[in-house]
Order: sequence, then C-alpha cells, then structure tokens
Amino acid sequence: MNATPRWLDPEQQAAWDSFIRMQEKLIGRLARRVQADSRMSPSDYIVLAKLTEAGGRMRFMDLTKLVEWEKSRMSHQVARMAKRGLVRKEDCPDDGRGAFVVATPAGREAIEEAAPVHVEHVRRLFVEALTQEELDTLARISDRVLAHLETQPD
Amino acid sequence: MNATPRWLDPEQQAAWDSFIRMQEKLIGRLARRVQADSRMSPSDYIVLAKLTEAGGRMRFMDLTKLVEWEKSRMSHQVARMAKRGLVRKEDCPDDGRGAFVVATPAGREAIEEAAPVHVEHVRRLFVEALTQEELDTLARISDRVLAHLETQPD
DNA sequence: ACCGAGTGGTTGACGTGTCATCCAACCTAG
DNA sequence: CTAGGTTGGATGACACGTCAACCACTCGGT
Repeated sequence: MNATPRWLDPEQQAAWDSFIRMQEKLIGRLARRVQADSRMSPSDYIVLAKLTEAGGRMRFMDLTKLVEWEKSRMSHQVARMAKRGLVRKEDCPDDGRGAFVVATPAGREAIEEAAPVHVEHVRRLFVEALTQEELDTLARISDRVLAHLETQPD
Repeated sequence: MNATPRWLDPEQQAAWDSFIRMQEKLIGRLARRVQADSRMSPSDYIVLAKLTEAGGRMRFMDLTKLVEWEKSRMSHQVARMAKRGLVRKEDCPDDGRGAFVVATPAGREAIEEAAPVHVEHVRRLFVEALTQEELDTLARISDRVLAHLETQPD
C-alpha cells in the first residue's frame, strides 16, 4: 500500500545506527580533547584555524560563510572570543556596516599550539583506525551524501 | 626526525574534511527537521524513542546507560521533559535513591507521531543517497572506528 | 553496629547554539 | 533624491551539554 515503507529495513537501520554512534563518540572525544589540551572550545579552534589560515584578518561575513555557520552564531562566537582576547573586531572603512575579525597575537599563539596536538588526536582516533583505502571510500561516501543533500529540499 | 609527521597527508586530510562536513550538515538538517516537525529536540526524540521501545518505564540509570549519556545530562533532560509533560518521575521502592522514568500518554503520542516522519527524513536524506553496498561499507567502517576508539585511552 | 567505598541521582554555574527580531548602512529603480 | 528591498551584523531569550560538587542511600567488611 505504502510506496515508501514505514521503517528502515534491518541493514539500513544497522548502517544508520553504526554511523550515528561512531560519529557521536568520535566527535565527542575530540571535543573533550581539544578542550582539555588547549582551553579552547571546538568552535574557538575552527574559527581561529580558518581565520589564521586566511591570513589572520577577514571580513565577518566571509568568515561566517567559510565555516558555513549562521551569522548569529558567528556573532556570539566572535564576541566571546574577543572577550577572551583571541580575536579583535575592527570597523570596515569601505562599508559602514561591515567589520573585520582579526586574530590577536594571543589567538595566533593559541592556535599554533593547539593545532598539532589536535591533528595528533585526529590521527590517533580516526586515521589510524582505517586503511588508506577505507579512508578514500569514506570520503567518497561522504561526498555522495553531501551531493545528495544539495538535491533535497530543506 | 618525527616518527609521526605533524600534519595529515592530503588524502587523509581530504577524507577527514569530507566526513566532518557531511556529518555536520546531515545531523544539523535532521535536527532542524525533528524540531520543526514535532516540536521536540533531538534529545527528546531519542529519550522517548528508547524509553517507549523498552516499554515506557525504566530505571533512570538504565536509560542513561542505554543512550550512552552522562547522568547529569539525563538528569537535566528528564527534568525538562517532565516540565513539558512528556515524561514523569516515580520513586523506586526497592532502592531509596532510585527513580523510574515513565513515558506519559502525551509522551507516547508525541513519539508515535514523530517517529515515522523522522524515519522518512533519514531515508530521504541519508539512505537514499547511497546503495545498499555503500551502506554496508559505511557500517563496517563505522564499526571499525568504534572498535578502534575502545582500544585508545581517553 | 559501624564505617568507608561505591552507586543513584540532583544541582548550579557556565559556555554554547538557535531563533526571531532588530537596526543601520547600502543599492537600485523610478 | 528618495522609497523599498537587501545585506552586514548585533542582541536577547531560551534550550541544551558539561563540569564539578554535592547529597542520600546501599552494601561489604570488620
């Protein structure tokens, strides 16, 4: 009767369960590590990483799009990071609304110290769990899902 | 010099990036959908799902372990859900410290309405992006990472 | 009978993410 | 030049997760 059945079949369900579980544990563990190692939140880490990678100075909205966040999230995040001295905001002379986000020396230092440690955890917890072939396969699958998501509404 | 190099090589990095991006977008989208469709948070959904699946009445700590959460998180969550009438707490006669978590009729109704919709989104956004073979592969890879995580400290 | 360790669960403070709303500056058509 | 839409960004209220501390009860040994 129903063109699309109500539940997933067991193999599909198993794949979904494994993926969800893995993803939660892995991300959770990396988040706790970055916190413990560097006194930064994962969000701090990403923002500083992308920002310094781009030269340490970027327009607010460009940064927001780069990390694919909502602007409100970035606004709060930058405010908090500014309070902690990791970044600083500057006005944009060309556009009266605009703002620059600039990594402070403390911010640069923080990310330079944190990055290798973080990479080491990614390697230890994720990369070393899999062969290069499996990594490639996972990348391919991830890209497929990503591409599929863009074809789907909402 | 360095036994383990400082950075990931490009293929490893690409796999990690794709995975992270996919996982964020997919999870984020499903979270927004469950919110919009059912007025429940993803956490509400999981708790109610596992609870009713187990008969609708469970010891607090059993539920906590079942969903693999920290007890503090579950405590807050159950308190919020109780406030919204999805769930109710009862004392345990056998153990003076213990508590039962019980799904209310409203809670049962909420999950029964939300579940098929949610499954449909999982199917649409995830399952249908991949072949059954790819799903199996992803499950295998996920299980490998999970197994690896358990061998690693912290 | 007691004491100490462990278990079950709560609490409060804090950082974070989302949503809706707002505002100011920009841009373009008329 | 001006009205209306759009973009850049801030803000406040709220739900959520984590951490550390805490309390109350149970249980095993002495």
